[in-house]
Amino acid sequence: MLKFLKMENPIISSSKAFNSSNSPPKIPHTNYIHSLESCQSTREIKQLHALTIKTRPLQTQLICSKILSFLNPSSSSSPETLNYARELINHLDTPDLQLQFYNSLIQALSSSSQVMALYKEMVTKGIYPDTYTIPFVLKSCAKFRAFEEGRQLHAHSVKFGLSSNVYVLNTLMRLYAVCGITQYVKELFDQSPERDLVSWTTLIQAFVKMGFAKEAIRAYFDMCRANLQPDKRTLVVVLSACSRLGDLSLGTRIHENICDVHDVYSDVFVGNALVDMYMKCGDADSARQLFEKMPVKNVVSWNSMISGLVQQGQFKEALHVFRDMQGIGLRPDSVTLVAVLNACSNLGKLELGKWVHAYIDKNRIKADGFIGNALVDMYAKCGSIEQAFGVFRGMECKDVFSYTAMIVGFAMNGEAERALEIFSEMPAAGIKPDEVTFVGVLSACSHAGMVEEGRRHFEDMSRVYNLEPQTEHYGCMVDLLGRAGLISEAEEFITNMPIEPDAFVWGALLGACKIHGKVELGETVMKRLVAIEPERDGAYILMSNIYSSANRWKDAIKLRKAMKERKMKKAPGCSSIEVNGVVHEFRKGDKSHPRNEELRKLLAEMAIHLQNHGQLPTSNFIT
DNA sequence: GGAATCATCT
Repeated sequence: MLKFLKMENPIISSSKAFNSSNSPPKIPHTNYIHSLESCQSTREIKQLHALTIKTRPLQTQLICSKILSFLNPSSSSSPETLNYARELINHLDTPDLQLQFYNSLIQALSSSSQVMALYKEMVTKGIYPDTYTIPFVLKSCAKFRAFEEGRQLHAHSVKFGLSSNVYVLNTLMRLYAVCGITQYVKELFDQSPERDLVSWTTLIQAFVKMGFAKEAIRAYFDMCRANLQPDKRTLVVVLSACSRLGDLSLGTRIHENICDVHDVYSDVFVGNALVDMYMKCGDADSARQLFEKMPVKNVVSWNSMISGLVQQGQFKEALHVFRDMQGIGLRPDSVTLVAVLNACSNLGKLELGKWVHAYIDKNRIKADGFIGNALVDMYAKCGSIEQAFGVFRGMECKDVFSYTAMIVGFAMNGEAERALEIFSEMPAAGIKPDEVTFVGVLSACSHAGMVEEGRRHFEDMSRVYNLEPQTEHYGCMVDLLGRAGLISEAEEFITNMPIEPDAFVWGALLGACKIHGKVELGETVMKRLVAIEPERDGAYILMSNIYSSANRWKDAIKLRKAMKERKMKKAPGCSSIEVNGVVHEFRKGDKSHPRNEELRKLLAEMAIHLQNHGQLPTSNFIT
């Protein structure tokens, strides 16, 4: 109070005089306005309000607009301010004014969770929503995915005759879109008496979100046919549909359309969506050209480049872009770091991975799902399985990705028992395994020769977890049986498959033929494989190895010749290894590396070791 | 009232 009295405020200064004399002060209107404007807090407004309440007719409307400036939607406003605002409503003269103030309050708080309570209070008082109220409240429902409350608002909008308003419809569509109920979005859209660009964009976005990229594209062209010009936001969602489809010609076509619209082209959102589209459609060069020409770039632009390159398998290039990003002093965010960790996993760059880990700790970046899981994966793939396990154990919130990364990590590092132990912890943690988890579990069993255990888990997939085994899982089972020497059982297994066996399944059987020297069966399987994947060399190589193992050199040579005639080249075996923080990458036949011979020996030893543990095929290593 | 980037796989 004392602090407050020190402030220069004409009315409050005069209040001293008022307190000491018997006559109320006369306050000119301009002074009043000035005083109100200079109020810095709810408390000051309340005092001003108290002082003026007896001397002037209520200035509630003015006070109302002032109090709104203290309601900050981004931070939670003080309960004092909000409660005062709610009290003020009772002093407003007409229901119309009351509704207006409720609308302003709701709009100011639209990103907080208090909105629904305010709305209910308003309706309870007999003040009914209009075409502004419903969209504001719905926006808050969408933010909190409050489906049930959204349904109630939907019902209210019908009850109060607001449901044909395009704003109301669009925000309703948006609510159902974020809740993932595309059916409702579509129904609302179809029933709309009026549709604008936002309606179309919301519909397209809903399709994209639920993975119906083709429907999204169809809707986009329908929109164009309805003579509506897309704007930035529409283009961004349409481009993301192209990304999902991986359809380069479609994406390019839409890009060409954008070129017609000038101001859209320089938009950073559109630019980022284009970079992402070219990357996901496999055209890294166009993505890079676009990226370099972008007049404005933000962290998302860089992330799109880096993670795009990672998805393309261009890990080194991804790390170069990351270095450039650091060069211009742009701070990486968690998306950047996930992509960088992913590149580290694939290149075996343990040192950089550790650096990222330290960076995360130092900058107190929340080790949320993505980051934690990427760290587990990075350590596991770089062979630091105990570090991976440490991160995993330290994670507060583990999801199915965390468990799967750890299971696959243990399996890869030859620790089948520990992989299965982690798997057995999942039910207690309330995490349901998914299809990929079972790939990890089955491959752990396969590499450890745990036939019965593997069989049991395979059966549990559908029996306990209601997951339909896919070709990957059949492939794992064939691998499991084949490695254990149960070749005819593996064959029978394939015969009884309810789905069409693919290259992985046949490949697993061919691998078993190699281990157990089954030449004739190998020949049959190879034909199957070649029929499925004529352009791939894997089957030929495996088969020629089978011939060589059986000392049938002539056949082996014949096969290699056939490969040459078909202009097939053996994909160069590529491997990388980190020694003293330096990553050495090798290709078969590469003599350029100064320390090649030394490392070649090391790799050969590793290859033998890993092969003995059944973990890696020879073709991954230089022999 | 509507927009972009990130994770587990034989």
